[in-house]
Amino acid sequence: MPQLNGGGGDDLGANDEMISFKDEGEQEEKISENVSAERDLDDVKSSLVNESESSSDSEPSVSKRRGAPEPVADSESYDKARDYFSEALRRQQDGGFFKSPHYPGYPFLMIPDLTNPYLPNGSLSPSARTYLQMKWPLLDVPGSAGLKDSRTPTPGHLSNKVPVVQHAHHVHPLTPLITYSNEHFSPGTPPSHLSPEILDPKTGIPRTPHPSELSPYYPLSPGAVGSIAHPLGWFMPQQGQHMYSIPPGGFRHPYPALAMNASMSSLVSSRFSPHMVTPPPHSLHQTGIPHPAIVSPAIKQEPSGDNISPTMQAKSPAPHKKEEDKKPHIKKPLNAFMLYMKEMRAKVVAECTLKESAAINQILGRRWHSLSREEQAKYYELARKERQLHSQLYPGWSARDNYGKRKKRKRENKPDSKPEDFSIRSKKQCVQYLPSEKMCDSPASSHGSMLDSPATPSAALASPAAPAATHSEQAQPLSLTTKPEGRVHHRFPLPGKASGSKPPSIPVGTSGSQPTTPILTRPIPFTSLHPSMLSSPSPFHQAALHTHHLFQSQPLSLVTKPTE
DNA sequence: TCACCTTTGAAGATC
DNA sequence: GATCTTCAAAGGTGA
Repeated sequence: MPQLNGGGGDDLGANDEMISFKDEGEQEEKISENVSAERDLDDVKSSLVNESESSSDSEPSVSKRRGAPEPVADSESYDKARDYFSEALRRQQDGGFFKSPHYPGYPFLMIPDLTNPYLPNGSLSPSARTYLQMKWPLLDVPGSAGLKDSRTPTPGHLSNKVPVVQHAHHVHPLTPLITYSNEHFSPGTPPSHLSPEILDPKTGIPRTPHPSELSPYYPLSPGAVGSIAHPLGWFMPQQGQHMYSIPPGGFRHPYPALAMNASMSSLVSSRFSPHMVTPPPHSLHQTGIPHPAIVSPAIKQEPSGDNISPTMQAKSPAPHKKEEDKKPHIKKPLNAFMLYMKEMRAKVVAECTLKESAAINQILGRRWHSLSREEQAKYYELARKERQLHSQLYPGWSARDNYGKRKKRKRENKPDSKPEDFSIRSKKQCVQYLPSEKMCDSPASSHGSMLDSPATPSAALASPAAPAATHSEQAQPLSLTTKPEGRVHHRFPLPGKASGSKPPSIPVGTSGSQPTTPILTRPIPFTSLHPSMLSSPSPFHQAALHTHHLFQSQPLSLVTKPTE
């Protein structure tokens, strides 16, 4: 069982070149030998700081990078790093099974099979195992001592060396800053064994009848072939040397995996608030390297093509306020649900005919609740690491900094609005997502993802042994309701909230906390209910329903919009 | 063009 | 301390 609790795995970068997070003492003990990592971090930071300071002009920095023969910047690194880690963790927790998309030349992120250290060609991939062990102790990579292949160096030997595959067509120096978008993972030509013939006409995402076997993490855009970043890749020094050597038994073609992104190291220097410096063009970091968490609104609107040169940007006289608006801001780290959404969105989109994010999000919200505690725990853990990384990268950052980054919503008069006051919302009326959701009912259900089978967090989290909500629980109401007024948060007290400000390192069972007053009071006609919702609830669920007085009176609220 | 929608969670703000 | 507010992603929609 992976270590998900007790701060395990907080030392994401426990090795010579990586950074060790200082908190979470338990894990810290495990890697106490990596104290040097922190020193390295300081060195890296200071060097990066110097680099940043010395290159107030972004242009030289970019030029420097251009000329550098070493791994170049990868604007997608942050996403990939996170996704890689997420997937690795997920796979590990799923039992280590991993269908490696062994497909020569196919731009897939290769995550080593944690239970099978052998590559498809029969050779061991020690670096993969060691890498995972070293980088993510919490992964609890099995059998470290029992490596089948003597070639496999011990972690101490292998240390932190991770193969790097650099691709010529990496990232254009002017690649605009990306966000956490998954778009960068649009697959190219999916391998046949992973992708059936069905491709989403728009996104190209393979529509597989077994989505659970095809993680949205894997596909990479052709431009990102093999450029998988280490989760802490941005901590890596970028001093002209390869971050990681390629061990003899390491990844090799066609395993482009784990390309370490040296460029991300420069992101360390983005700890300096972008407000303190004039953002380089395209939201590139001072070092010229973009960070997904730093977003320039202007760039976001012009994500491609017409890249503005620094000079052009300098020439463009914009009002001071506008300039400030265009200043990139450091985005909030994604929470567990957001991470889940990012992972599952493509899957849901592929399964369904839905494209509207609002509907997708509703489905995802239901799925989220249907996840077992363990499954959710993975995302909570990831989110926690996200926050850790974020705090490491941007020590001075505060969520407050982003207040007002979004345009003011129209709910400013909310204080006067009552829960039943729907008038302040809703441009659209009575948007019914249920019919659409029906379309994706089968596929997901078929692979056991309990699609459309909501369960309250309390149910899902109450007991670790409690299985994920099943279809028998689908009548369980969710918070997918018409939010009558503003945001009714934390209807189901979650560990995070229950424990105050402390983030839920792991979701704690909320067996004692029952959902509060149902939000949705307007029943949905049975005809509009999802068929699965009409199924008899399990005894457990019935009890829950009874307890909450929700049955029928509060169905899923995929009818989201109140009619006025 | 851009806010809105929709979800959950985190965190800051407010009372 | 409890509650409220904002933002994070995403992409269609409508003003």
